[in-house]
Amino acid sequence: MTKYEKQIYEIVNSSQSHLTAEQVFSELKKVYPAVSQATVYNNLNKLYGAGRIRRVSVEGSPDRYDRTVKHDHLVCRRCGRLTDVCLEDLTDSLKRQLGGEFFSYDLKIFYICPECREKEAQNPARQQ
Amino acid sequence: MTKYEKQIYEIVNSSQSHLTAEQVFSELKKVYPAVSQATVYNNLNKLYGAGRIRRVSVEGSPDRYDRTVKHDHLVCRRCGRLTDVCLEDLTDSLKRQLGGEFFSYDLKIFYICPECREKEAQNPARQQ
DNA sequence: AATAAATTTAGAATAATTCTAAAAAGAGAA
DNA sequence: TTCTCTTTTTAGAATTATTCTAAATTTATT
Repeated sequence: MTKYEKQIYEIVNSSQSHLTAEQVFSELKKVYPAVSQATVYNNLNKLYGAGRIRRVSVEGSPDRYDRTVKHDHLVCRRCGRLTDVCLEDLTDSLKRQLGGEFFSYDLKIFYICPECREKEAQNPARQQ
Repeated sequence: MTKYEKQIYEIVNSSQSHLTAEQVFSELKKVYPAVSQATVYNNLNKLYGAGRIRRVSVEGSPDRYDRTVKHDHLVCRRCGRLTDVCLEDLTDSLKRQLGGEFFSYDLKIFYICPECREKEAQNPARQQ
């Protein structure tokens, strides 16, 4: 583990907020101002490949990197914002249904976040 | 609904295989050879916004467009291939846990597909 | 120290998607 | 019809996210 890999792991795992590669990059620059973008991508891929961080893709926005600690995501269909939520674990149920092992699962729930719902209530015309 | 929108809807909804925008484009060109790429993106976004097709994002590969008919996805951690699978419906359970309504949910299960497992068994060195 | 292997770097390249502004197509209303 | 208005399409440029490349640097091994 290089110092960069270690630091990137720290950044992702101590953040509550599923960072984009760009955001990890700017956090890392606070510690190592000369680091390059490619190093961030290299190490995020390495950590993800090793299962030490989670990668979450959201339709229409860059991938995010997240702690591996079990949790699910609410995704706003209007603004795309991600919110953590902790729901009943599905591992056993999925194992039973699939009849075999798997790495992990990713559950996203699409909704309208309170902010966007508020906006739409004020201006119903722009509703989709 | 324009002829393009209608045709794109048909293409996505009659395919079994979560097409990329690129793939939808080449299907559409079979019917309307002069159509442009932007039309495909415009209409996919429109149909998705209206909830008439599903959009599935997979880490590290372009978004895919899919029938809205309820099903879940297995994602191979090695080759990225998507496979449809039909698991127990979570709607009621999620409503209860979240205490409210939502649009839809998306469940992806990460595993190693039979082909990649086979390859790894033959050449264990390259295992990650 | 010398050699080899892995990592980092800057910048170019690629890929997916959106944007732009003009052209074309539809859809009423006169 | 013809005029006007709105929507959609188009080609190509622009943007964004990410990967690739090849040289330089760092780390590990002999």
